[in-house]
Amino acid sequence: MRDELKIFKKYLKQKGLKQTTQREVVLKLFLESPKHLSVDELSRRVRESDPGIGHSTVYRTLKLLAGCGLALESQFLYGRTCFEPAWGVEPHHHLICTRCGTISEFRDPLIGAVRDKICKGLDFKPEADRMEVYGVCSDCQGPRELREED
Amino acid sequence: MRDELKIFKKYLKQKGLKQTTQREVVLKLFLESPKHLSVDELSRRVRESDPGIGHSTVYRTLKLLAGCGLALESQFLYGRTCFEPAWGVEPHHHLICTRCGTISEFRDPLIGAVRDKICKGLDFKPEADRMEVYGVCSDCQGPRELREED
DNA sequence: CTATATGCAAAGTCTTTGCAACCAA
DNA sequence: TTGGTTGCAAAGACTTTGCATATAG
Repeated sequence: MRDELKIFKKYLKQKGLKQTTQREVVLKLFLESPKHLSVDELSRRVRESDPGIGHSTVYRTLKLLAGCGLALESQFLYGRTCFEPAWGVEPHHHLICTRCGTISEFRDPLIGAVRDKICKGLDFKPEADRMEVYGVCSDCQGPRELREED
Repeated sequence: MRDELKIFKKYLKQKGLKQTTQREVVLKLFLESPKHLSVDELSRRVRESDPGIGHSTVYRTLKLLAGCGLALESQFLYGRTCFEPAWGVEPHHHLICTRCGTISEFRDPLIGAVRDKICKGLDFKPEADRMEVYGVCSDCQGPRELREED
């Protein structure tokens, strides 16, 4: 059994909640799907796999997954909200292409270092952070040779 | 006349749009209000100043202000969206207290440096970025002497 | 005059909630 | 049994849009 399923089951038991088929299906699809799916897109996939599962169950299950650290909610600009797997995933940040919508990731230890320095200086206790860069990805910029420099 | 009003008027003329009392009122209140106000809060203030101005006019005007660079839209986690003045304001990032909701700002040149380095490496053309740190502000942590260390 | 702007209400989004039926434990 | 769960539909919160009227240029 996957670690994530174990964690989820343990979390449910610990909270006195019940383990249901729907919850397992949502977790499975969540883990199998590409990252950065919108709730709607995930919900559509869940329905394809098991047409009986309602929209609200997907939402409710995602909240539970976020509650036990298996999912992380991201709200990007331009109205997109998505949940992404968070277990065993190192902290990272996002690059969002404003042309094609592709979301990619990057990591850099300096970001965390700056955050800690700032927080220390301002006596702010950090719990979470996010950084996003919006712009045009390599593909959408077209072939390098044809680009106008700006 | 404030620079912002000049810029706005110039923008409107250039786009073939009209200069109206409502637009001026919204701009004025937007500039006079504390930063990081939600659209609803701003709309309420606009109504107080001029009860006839509709909600949609506020929304439409804010979009215009964002279009000419006078306002910047920020969507924070936990459902808060706000516009903040952007003209003559240096790029900065936000600290959001998850207890009291206070939003403060910080600046650090390293953030931009990391962004540029990452983007260069990935051939991504950056247009905008944001960084937010969520946590507990100094006030909400209580008196320093009484805090449990963790 | 004429094209844009306005206010209202209605319609969209996206997400949450109330509820009767259901089902793990 | 019994208390959490589900799907549905309805309700919410927030934002945009359609339209008849008003108005800047």
